[in-house]
Amino acid sequence: MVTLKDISREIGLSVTQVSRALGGHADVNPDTRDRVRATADRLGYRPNAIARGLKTGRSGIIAMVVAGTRTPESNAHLFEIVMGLSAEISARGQTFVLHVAEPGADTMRLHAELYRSGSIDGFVLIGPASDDPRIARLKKLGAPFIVHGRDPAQSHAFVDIDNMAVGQVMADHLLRLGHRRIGVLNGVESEFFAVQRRRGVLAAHAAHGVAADPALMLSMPMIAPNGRRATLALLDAPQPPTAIIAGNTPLALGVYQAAAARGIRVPHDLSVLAHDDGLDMCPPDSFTPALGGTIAPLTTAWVALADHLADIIAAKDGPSHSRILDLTFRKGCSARAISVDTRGHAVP
Amino acid sequence: MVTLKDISREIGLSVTQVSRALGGHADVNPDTRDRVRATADRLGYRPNAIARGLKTGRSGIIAMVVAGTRTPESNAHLFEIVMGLSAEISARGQTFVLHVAEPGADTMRLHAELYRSGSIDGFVLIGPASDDPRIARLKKLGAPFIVHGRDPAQSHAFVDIDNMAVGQVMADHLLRLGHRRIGVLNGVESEFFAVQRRRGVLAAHAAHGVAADPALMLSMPMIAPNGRRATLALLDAPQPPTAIIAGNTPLALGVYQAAAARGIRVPHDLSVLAHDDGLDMCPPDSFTPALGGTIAPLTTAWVALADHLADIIAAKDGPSHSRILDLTFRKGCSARAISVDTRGHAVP
DNA sequence: CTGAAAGCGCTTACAG
DNA sequence: CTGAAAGCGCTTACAG
Repeated sequence: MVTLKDISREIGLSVTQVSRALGGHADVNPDTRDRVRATADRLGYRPNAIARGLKTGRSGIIAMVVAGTRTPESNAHLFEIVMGLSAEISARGQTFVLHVAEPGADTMRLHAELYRSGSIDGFVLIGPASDDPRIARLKKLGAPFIVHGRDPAQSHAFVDIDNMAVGQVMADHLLRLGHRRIGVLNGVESEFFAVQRRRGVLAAHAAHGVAADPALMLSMPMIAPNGRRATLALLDAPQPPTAIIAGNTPLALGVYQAAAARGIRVPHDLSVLAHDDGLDMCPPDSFTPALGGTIAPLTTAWVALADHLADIIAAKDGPSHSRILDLTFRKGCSARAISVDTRGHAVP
Repeated sequence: MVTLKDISREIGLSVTQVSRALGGHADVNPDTRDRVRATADRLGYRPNAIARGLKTGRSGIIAMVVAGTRTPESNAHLFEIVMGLSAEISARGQTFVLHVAEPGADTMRLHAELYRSGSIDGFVLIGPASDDPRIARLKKLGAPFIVHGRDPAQSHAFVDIDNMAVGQVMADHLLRLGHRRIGVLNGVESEFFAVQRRRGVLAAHAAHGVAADPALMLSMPMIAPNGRRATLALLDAPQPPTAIIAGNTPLALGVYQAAAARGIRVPHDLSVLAHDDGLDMCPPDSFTPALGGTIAPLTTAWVALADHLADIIAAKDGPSHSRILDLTFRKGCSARAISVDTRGHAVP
């Protein structure tokens, strides 16, 4: 390995001066600087990250701990998160550590041990639970961290989208089109984002002076078969909805499948909107008719996570280290205006 | 952060002795040892990985560099490899770094820079090409590394399966059952494993004194639609095969689909075998009839990779740092014995 | 503009 | 069985 000492010896300057020249400090003769840099390049010098880390107290390492599972189940979302985050962190010259814990391991403890070993500058947490113990632990440790998503029960830095707006925007769009019975296929409501979306839907109803029917609001893991099953149940009920809001595009796929199975046309007989995070396997424009709804590409989250975490590590203070990502709405061709009678039933 | 100095001060021993006590060296008074350890636990001491790394020249970090893609395509295989490897490396107290390169980045150079920065003990390479430049570069650097798979053009440590045996075993099984026209849906033959499998199939034919028909041996990316398309082509040809060997289970799924589309029964009219790596989305027993073929669970590869790489880093010498993983055969219910006439056509 | 010195936290010969 | 000292490679006050 080439060290500062090697360069120092090679051109007869002190290690101090070589370090400063390479560091780009102002108080170095420009000629010296260029000479040092040229020599460093020629020798293939790279600063020793470990030595630098020991001196500066920063390793440049960001870690993410994920719980391991014994059964290899392909979690496409987790994969994209890992790849996206790694790419973003690698691109800024930092190092991304993925620590897959053994099944049943105590991830709180793991975070603490990793941090105490002094080699981790900060953590990224994903999928926070309510009252997530990992968050409490990291706060107690004083470790820099940022959460993708939010734990409403604790105050912490996060990057998230406005999930209440997700529900509100889609419901509002449908209510404006005249729909009065709107089905909602929501995520599992033990998760905060799903709770917020439901609140958004209810708020939109309230704003329009429309009573929301709780029987139309269902909660489930967001995969296509569940969307299909739930939609069939809604359609077969005595008072079916005229529109459905799906929590993600796979759920919407299930909605389309169920409609097809019942000979119900989208959007003529049933309007459909869905939230799209840009990562799910079914992109909205692969739907026929093209699926409308809210859009918040998860890929923008990596940049925000890396940025804010860097600020937190550098202990920069600002108004907040959290960030709510933008939300856009895409009309698509999957929702249409209808007329309804006083009971909310469609009038041809 | 709690350091040796803190413990030293706390119990009035030298830092030297504290270090030795915690390191479990023999020449420390057992009482002292216990006292030091108790204090370390009480204070929540964790050795500083960076300081230790600087001293020992080992960081405990294993890195994997993967090429980034701009389009987030879910690569379930890569995901399992990353998760499996990370879990295995994390479990042994080492650190797994995933470096996702920017699209178009020079991964050779990246490996070199990471290694020269002194913070990486070794690398895991996956998906080696023929004459892979990354391998040449790492060899030139003298960096410890191990390859999952093989580059036959260079000598290096690797963990792989015997792909020639994969082809040989399945072809031999079918030949013994009386098949004389065996279709092969192989992977892309620019990859070494696919070349080896073809060789194995040919070797089995030679051993049985049967001429292999090159027209029956097809090469393609191993996904179900390709398997379906290739099988339809084989079945619709003037002299269709009586058996098909598929490179993986998705290809076999395509074979089953094509057979169903043509009203051809498995195994009555068509025998099918496939190689199963235990990770593909279609497990053999989810097939009807249950799919037979060779099995080599990829999950055993992580342990081997981590083991051998650790040996290489420790510069232990042994007969070889490479490993060929076990292969088993599972009969399933997808292949049956047939009688054939002299031209290789099935006789009822 | 340049250099000698200290120190980050650890490990490990070396001397007692 | 124990301790003082050196050193891993770097950065950074401090003094010239």
